[in-house]
Amino acid sequence: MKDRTPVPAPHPARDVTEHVGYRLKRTSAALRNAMDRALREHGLTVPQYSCLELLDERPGLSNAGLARGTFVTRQSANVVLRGLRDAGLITRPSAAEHGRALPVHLTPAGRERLHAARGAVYAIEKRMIAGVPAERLTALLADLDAMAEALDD
Amino acid sequence: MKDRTPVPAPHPARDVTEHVGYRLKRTSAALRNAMDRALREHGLTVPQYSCLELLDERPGLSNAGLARGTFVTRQSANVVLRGLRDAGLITRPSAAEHGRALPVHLTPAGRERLHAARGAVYAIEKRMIAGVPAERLTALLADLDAMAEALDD
DNA sequence: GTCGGCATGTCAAAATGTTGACATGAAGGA
DNA sequence: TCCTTCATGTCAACATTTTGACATGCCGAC
Repeated sequence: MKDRTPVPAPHPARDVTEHVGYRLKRTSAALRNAMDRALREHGLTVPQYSCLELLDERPGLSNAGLARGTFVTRQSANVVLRGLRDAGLITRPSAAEHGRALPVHLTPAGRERLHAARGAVYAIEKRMIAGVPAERLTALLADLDAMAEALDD
Repeated sequence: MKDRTPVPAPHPARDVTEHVGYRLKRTSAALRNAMDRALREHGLTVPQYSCLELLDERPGLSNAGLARGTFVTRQSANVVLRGLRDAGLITRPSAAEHGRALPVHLTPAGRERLHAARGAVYAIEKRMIAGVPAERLTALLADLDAMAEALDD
């Protein structure tokens, strides 16, 4: 006969909206949406902005490294990079010096664009965390990290 | 002359990986990935599972309602529903009784499949929150909610 | 040295998602 | 009553992303 034992919930919840996964998705979607709207005025998409930000911090990063840093596939990152190159915001050598990795660098225009867009994005992030008590912010960051850590291995 | 005032960060951070947006993205990606792998064994995608879960809780929900509940467009939800209907997991009348909304319902097979998949998903969520102290879980949920609330209006 | 493992870049195809547009039905006000 | 407004379902076009595959170049074990 069929097992009718109810599946134990991961934690007490009255409905799906109280599950961690749901909240995570909801918050991510809201952030993504807000960033999309804000970045459109700067002629950037969210993945493009992410790439620029990452490149500003780690110049010379490869396409594969960029992909890992923005949590997409190498192929997706490649498309993003092509867009950025066509817009003159990054440079990428056509041949590698040493290995196969092609180091990507921001152009002055890229840095310019990033700095302009950064203000809008930071404003959103600030608005987002305005509602969480300051003393809980550190814990929140740590918990998000712990959850991600627990999943990918 | 150009404004060289550095953009104030939303909160003290040494690099991008300490920004809330980055952590949110990282955790979401990890969860999405884990769910993808687990649900594949049950012949479901993440959006499909989300729909089933939502329908189990609110039977008779419309396509548009489903779209709102899973944070995608009506068009995307429609594609998901077609897949679920072709798999015999849901029913949807071809004509509306009253308005234009077509109420969607789980079939017995759909309920069956959902219950089977739910175990795998709950296990993932449990593993995910294992690393966060129990007394912080409530606060975490509240903070995620507050952040989403602060963004979409 | 050579071989196998591994990471990288890239191509092609498919799945997934969005934007834009339009028709239909309900509800409410002039 | 008629008309505006709004939500819904759906079509088409497009953009984005992933999956799968393959060639190329390092690197360490043997």
